[in-house]
Amino acid sequence: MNTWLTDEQQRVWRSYIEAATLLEDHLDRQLQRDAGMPHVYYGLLVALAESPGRRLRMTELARHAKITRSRLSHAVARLEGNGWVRREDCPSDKRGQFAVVTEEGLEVLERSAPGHVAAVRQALFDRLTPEQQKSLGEIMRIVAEGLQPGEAGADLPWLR
Amino acid sequence: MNTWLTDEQQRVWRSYIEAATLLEDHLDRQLQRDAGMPHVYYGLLVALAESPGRRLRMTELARHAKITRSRLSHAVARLEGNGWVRREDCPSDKRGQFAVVTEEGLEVLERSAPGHVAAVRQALFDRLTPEQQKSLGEIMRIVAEGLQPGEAGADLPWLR
DNA sequence: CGCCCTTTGTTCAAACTTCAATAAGCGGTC
DNA sequence: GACCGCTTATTGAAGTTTGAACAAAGGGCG
Repeated sequence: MNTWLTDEQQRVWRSYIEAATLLEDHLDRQLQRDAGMPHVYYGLLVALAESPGRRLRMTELARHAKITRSRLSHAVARLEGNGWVRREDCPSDKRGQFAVVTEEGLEVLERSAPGHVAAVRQALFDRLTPEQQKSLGEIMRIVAEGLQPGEAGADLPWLR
Repeated sequence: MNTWLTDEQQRVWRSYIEAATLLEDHLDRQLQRDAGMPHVYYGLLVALAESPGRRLRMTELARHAKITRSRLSHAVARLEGNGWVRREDCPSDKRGQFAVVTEEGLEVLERSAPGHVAAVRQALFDRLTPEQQKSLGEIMRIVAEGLQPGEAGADLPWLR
């Protein structure tokens, strides 16, 4: 288990960092301009809109978006202030809260989705061959799976 | 020019977001814990350490790290407070400032580099085949190039 | 030189994220 | 039913990022 990276791996890593940084910044600005919120917040609305009842428990939404519950609390507070999300108590668990996209929230989504998708296409998919797109999908699936919380010792299963 | 993504593209995009989010969070925590700074700050020290004279003009450093000058100003102020970076006036341009890694900064880097590299390997390279690594490099190079500032109309060159 | 436009780097306030601490409810066990 | 440990969600303070506004210096051109 070497402690260093090969030259080629270093180049790959640098490219990764650069692209990821530029892409996230690009989308943040695009959405801030056209939808009035950062990319993560937009993702929250999308997740809610796609869910049955247009609602999700806070913890589930956080898991879905890969963010902490704390961050989500703040984010939902902000979105609630915009009137794009509303909180509802969970009847079966008095600790629980649902986040629900409002009608207004859905409208914002509908208005801004085409522009956002266009930005994603233009920055990413339009520049890649179908093979590259497929490859990227596989790679990122693997990476995401490996970092899923609760997988801490996934590569040392004999210690569990 | 369709306005939507195919189902497969949507899956790729979701995987990308998840992996990128989890990876950045993972490295931020790893470095915050082991080096006392977020990933971006660490990248700044690395960039300086690799530069001739261990120094870079602010604007160059910002360009290198793909962040705004404003963000860099704050970051360098913080690193300066840690004693890891020092500012120096540019003799040939009185507006200019150099950021210089200090000896202390280099020590922090040396101490934390192995752990950081290990984290990157474990999260990314160890999980990918050589072909996937190569593919990822190509893909991210393309994406980064497409988003480089000053490329706004790069896909509409006839308008420039 | 004097003018104007650009570049450089910083600053401020507002927004966002993190982390640790907290309150409150769940659920099993004695 | 009282206790204990775990989960849920929020809070507050500290740290970081953003975007606009700014001062100061460069550099060309009349």
